[in-house]
Amino acid sequence: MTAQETSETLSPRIGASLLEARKRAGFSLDELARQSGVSKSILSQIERDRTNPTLATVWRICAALEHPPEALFRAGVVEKPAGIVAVSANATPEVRSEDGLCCLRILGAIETVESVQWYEFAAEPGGLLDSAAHGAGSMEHLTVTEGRLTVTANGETRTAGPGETLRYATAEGGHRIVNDGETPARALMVCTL
Amino acid sequence: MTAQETSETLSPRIGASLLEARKRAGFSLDELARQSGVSKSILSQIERDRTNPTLATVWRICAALEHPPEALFRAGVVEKPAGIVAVSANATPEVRSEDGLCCLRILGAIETVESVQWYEFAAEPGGLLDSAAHGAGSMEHLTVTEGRLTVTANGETRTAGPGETLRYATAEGGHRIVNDGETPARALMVCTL
DNA sequence: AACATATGTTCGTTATACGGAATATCAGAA
DNA sequence: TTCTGATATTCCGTATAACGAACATATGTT
Repeated sequence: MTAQETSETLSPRIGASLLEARKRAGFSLDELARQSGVSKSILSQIERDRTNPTLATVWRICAALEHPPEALFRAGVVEKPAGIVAVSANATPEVRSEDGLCCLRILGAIETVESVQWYEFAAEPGGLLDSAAHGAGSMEHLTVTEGRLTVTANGETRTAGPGETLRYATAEGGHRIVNDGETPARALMVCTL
Repeated sequence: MTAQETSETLSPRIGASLLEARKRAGFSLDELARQSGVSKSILSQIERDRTNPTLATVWRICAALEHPPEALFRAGVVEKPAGIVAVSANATPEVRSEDGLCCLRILGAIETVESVQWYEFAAEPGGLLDSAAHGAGSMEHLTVTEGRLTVTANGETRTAGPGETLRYATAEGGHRIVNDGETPARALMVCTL
């Protein structure tokens, strides 16, 4: 399989739209190469769909052009079901923190993954969940149902007990949730964009 | 410059979100490798941000997961309020059903009331909550945490126990939640759109 | 225990994306 | 024409993304 076939059939054709974006920005290949840190030889090949760029490369080009990367993708046909859809307990996917002490059960439906997502959060004593920054404008809402949890976000640290809710932006920098109590803690976590 | 540095500083960290998308889709690495045509060794490395994937690779993974690729590109261009907002337990508003046996604690923030709203739902045995239809396209997601609850919506009736989730459209006609068990029931309710 | 099954990780090799330099290609001006 | 100067493309060595297979790590079964 050649590079041409690959880039034309199995991935989006972003060459034309990148070329257009570059023209719109008034950049030459040399100029864009300087601004983005991507060599102009690669830029030339990408614009003609002769290579299959890495994410990092596309990322840097878009950053230099101030061109939103998501504009390179055209997709999204979603259908919605009728009736009632049931998801059993053991069909609910789980994610664990690195230390293995925290567990996130993913409750949100896949259709809403872009706008809102929610989880049941459980942390053993000492458990720590470190999360990277989410998208621009995203917020996290944590309602503690059991035990105590301490959240650090945006340079601030607060602790909450049962019934209390913490809300914090997650766009800038990572955030951290710790169970520094003596008992297991549980919470509901809702992430909105 | 190492691969790690590249993927962590010069491109979006997509590993975690791809891992989560895969878990949500219920795929193992093997399964996703078959569906997407991407080798599982690469899948493993991508999810741990140990490599810098090409667009074609990301594209095929997203296609197999039915995960919108633009959801991976969420880099901050917008500013957001900082800090953490705490809401105490007794500052959380509650609503009761007509029969007085069901209680809805409103956990969602005011700002998101248009797009998504969420509640902690509690029902004594025999409790019944009747709701009118919501807006077009709206869905309700009910995850039972304790006891058993029976939902009637869209002409269908289903019962769920702890850990189970029921999803149903609420645009057409009213819907009803009943605790027809012998013990109190609790659930998380999320209403979207 | 030993075994089986399913999952995720590491290893060795090949294909290729990348950067830099050389090479077109095309203006306008003397 | 011959010179620039600015543009885009091709060549080539190197770094690395990708693949397949071997390995590791659970988790359950007899």
